[in-house]
Amino acid sequence: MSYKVKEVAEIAGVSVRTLHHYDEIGLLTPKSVSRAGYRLYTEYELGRLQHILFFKEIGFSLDEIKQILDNPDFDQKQALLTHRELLEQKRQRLETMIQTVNKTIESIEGGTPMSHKEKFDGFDMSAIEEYKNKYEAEARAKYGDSTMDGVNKRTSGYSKQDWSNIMGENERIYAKVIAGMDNGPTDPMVQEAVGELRAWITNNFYDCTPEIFYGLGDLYVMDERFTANIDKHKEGLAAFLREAMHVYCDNLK
Amino acid sequence: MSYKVKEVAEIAGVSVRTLHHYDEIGLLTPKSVSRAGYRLYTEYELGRLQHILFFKEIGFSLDEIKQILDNPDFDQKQALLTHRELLEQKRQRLETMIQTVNKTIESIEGGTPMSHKEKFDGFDMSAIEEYKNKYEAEARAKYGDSTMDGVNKRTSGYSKQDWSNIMGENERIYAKVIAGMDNGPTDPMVQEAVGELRAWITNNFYDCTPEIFYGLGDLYVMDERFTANIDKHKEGLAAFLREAMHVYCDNLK
DNA sequence: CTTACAGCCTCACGTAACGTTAGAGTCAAC
DNA sequence: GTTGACTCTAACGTTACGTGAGGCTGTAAG
Repeated sequence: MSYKVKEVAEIAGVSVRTLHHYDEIGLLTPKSVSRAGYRLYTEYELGRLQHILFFKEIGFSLDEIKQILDNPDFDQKQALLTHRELLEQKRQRLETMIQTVNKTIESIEGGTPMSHKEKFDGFDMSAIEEYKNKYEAEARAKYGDSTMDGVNKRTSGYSKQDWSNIMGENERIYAKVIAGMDNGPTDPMVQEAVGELRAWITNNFYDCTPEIFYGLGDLYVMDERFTANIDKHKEGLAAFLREAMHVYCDNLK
Repeated sequence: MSYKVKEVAEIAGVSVRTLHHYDEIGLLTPKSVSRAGYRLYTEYELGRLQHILFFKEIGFSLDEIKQILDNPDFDQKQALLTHRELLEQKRQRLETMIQTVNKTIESIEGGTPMSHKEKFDGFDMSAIEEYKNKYEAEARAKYGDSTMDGVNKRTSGYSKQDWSNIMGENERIYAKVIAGMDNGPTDPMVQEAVGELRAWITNNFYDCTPEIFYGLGDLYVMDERFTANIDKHKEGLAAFLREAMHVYCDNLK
């Protein structure tokens, strides 16, 4: 009893092309070939095909399946254990993806407006938040009401798209500063980057006057939460930024 | 200010080839090209690249990303919803695969095949049942009819395979909580797991609002049948879960 | 000015597992 | 003998780049 491609295909629920492919790569060769060149399979090949499909279903590649089926000595259990870990990792990633998608949907719906922390890996948004919460009153007293005016209003209106842009820009500026760290805080490129940082704040959050900017530099070092956030980019960046920002402000006078 | 390929690549953490590729397919074209043919990017392109990477991370194809980014009118929410379903399906398949691998490993070991029914026998099913029977009326009165709507309908349609998957997932979540028990209920991993627990309920049974979830936490401790079932996994887990669930809900406000 | 050397460019093939024509031969029935 | 179902090989298409090959550009050093 022999079967032709289509019969095998229907029995096993795969396409004819798949059988051709398995033949090509030597994974499942027909028992014989008719004079006309037709592939002829027997029950044995059907059995092997079952095995192939099983391993495929649990995620092995055709190459791996070949290894497993062609080597009776192959350590199937070890392969399965290794493979399970891979699958677990994939699932973890999938779940993270699902969570992120959920959050994004929520933020679009405006239900839970996706906290800043979530928005961009807790980074600089939290810095701004801290600044707002902790020093708002002080700043207001010191520099006038205008300082924090509208920050909330402005930031709350930003879309996810906006945040992504803003944070990308911030990352870029930090990268630029880091690139010049070895040259010290007075380095022209560093100073340029610091200028961009101030412009970035002014453009996106509040009017960052030289006085405020100077104070913000201090804050980066004095408030450990700021320091931690900033130093995530590079060890010592916070302290370095403080110096550079002071130099920058002094040069403005 | 313009950037050449390598600069952009380093800032964004992608390969130069990737940028070439994005250019080829029209996903991210440089702002301009120098006389020598060098690609020159600006901040705008960096921002767009951020967007691209975000969508890529949550599993969209480059083609889909192009659609999304090039059509401001594009229904992002719908795209995300559709996409989430895809992800859910993938996850389901992965879980089935993992279960199958596990069974295969067990059968190789020749040990007791230990059916999943055995493993999870009467566990969370009973919890859900209890919840349903005992608090249905109360919940209905408190949170509106919608709360328990369709639970019966949904659960009755689940196959044995479905239950196995669902319960496997529940086990995983509990294991995650237990892993962080020593760090207290506010531990990030615990909180993450609790979030997954809520998502798990919402996905498989009913829309688990924060209010319901909060109440469910209490239930775990107040109803001895729940407590017994949960503490089977680990002594004191029920009480710990209650705390963690309350913390979780409080943080949502 | 020449030499290096890093960085840029454009092809263009390779990857995984088939899907999909396209052109052509084969087999059983009518 | 003709139709219609089935078979074959060949080869390009798909996804998101990786990986050279071969060659031009820009700049610092000798």
